[in-house]
Amino acid sequence: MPFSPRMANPPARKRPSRRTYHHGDLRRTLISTALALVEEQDVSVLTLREVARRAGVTHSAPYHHFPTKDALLAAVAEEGFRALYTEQLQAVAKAGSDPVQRMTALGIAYVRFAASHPGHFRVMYRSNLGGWVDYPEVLGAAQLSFVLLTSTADETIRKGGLEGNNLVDLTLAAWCQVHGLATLWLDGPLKRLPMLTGDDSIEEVAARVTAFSTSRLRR
Amino acid sequence: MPFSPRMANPPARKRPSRRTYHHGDLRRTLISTALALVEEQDVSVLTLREVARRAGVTHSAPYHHFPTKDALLAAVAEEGFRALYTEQLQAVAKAGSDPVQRMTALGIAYVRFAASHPGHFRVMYRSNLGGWVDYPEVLGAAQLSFVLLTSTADETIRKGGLEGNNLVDLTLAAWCQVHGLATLWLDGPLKRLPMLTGDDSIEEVAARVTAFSTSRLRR
DNA sequence: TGTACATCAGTGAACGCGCGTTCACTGATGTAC
DNA sequence: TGTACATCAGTGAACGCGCGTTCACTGATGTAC
Repeated sequence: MPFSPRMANPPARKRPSRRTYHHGDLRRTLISTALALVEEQDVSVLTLREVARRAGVTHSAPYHHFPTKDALLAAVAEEGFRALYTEQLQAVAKAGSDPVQRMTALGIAYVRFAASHPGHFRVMYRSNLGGWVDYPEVLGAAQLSFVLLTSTADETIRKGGLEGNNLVDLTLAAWCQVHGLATLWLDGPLKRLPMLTGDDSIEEVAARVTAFSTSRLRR
Repeated sequence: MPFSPRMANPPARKRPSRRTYHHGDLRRTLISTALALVEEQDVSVLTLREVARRAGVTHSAPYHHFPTKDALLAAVAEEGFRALYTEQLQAVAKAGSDPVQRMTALGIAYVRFAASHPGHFRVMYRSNLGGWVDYPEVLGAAQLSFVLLTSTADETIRKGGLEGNNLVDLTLAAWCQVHGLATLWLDGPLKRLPMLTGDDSIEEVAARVTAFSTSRLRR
């Protein structure tokens, strides 16, 4: 059996797209498999060969879809940043008119994303020396959420009669808070901290922790 | 020249200790070299062989001081956690009687540590699947700072007449805030964020960001 | 509708590389008498 | 103080391994006529 592509269950389509020649959609499968790997372990242990192995193809097959291993990771990161925006933050930003409430909700949604997409989150923020400078599409996707956060913070200050507060400071304070929580929760010592065992869902914790930052603004 | 240990400048001592047989203090050198490597790049690119190379010894020499690569990293982490406590947090905790001020100062000191010991910080909090469970001495060192933070938070609540506030929430909120700032600053997108270019030192940023959390408590 | 051809997306062998770790060794150092 | 011996802390060769990437190849798929 020198050649055995996975055509046992070809996807049902009316007009086959360019991507479905043999495997069905190997590009998609590679991204999903990489995500699964990163969720289990960590970005540092991800290898292209293991991804290919789990996807059921030869280790050279991925090179027909991604020029390098880094390109695959960049695709994961871009998908993550887009999901953060479209699945979580965008909906929050449109709900309700109170900007302070929206700031809190944005923070909680950020943590919710990290908890529900640990693989994406790890890849998005893995410390890879130069950030994603070589992948403008990743930077663009990340920008979406950042712009939304900044504009909500701006609205919070203006509509809340809080002109004395610095926009950068509020933006940073909010981001740092929830990013720290997500980081400590996903990969840090918070997982096995006795005081958080069991009962508390990460979302409840996020709500209470976020309250400390925004309660001042609420007056 | 089949054998050339680094005895050109043997350390000046009256009673040579056990560590100074050949190299002088290879154990210490290995830790420092590992730190330098991690500061330059990232934990994921650190290799024992490169550490040995830079330390000027064969790649098998480290095994006389650390049983595995992980043991070296654990030594770095333990040193880091001890430094965080003894060099930064301990002094802050003893200065001044106002617990709210001390909470803020603890946060700033945490960020200052991260900025001045980026290598230590990265190793301490690298996401290594199981934390430092296999290295109780690391956990013990980390505990020092955590206990200090918790007790300061407790004092803040009691002396500040803030009995309505949850101790866990305040502790977490403070930690998440500064940890997020440190993380985003060291390895994240904050480094090249336009709004933070140049003027702001990380310590000033930390002071302003921390203010958002504690200002409520100050009344 | 059938056929010839081009292109796509796989295969599998091979490349060079650097890693962590082990091992027998030996010169340097410390110690007992 | 000198000497014999034990131990320490290096060396350098070797182990097996898995990695990212390349390459010539070929079967599967799409398309022009």
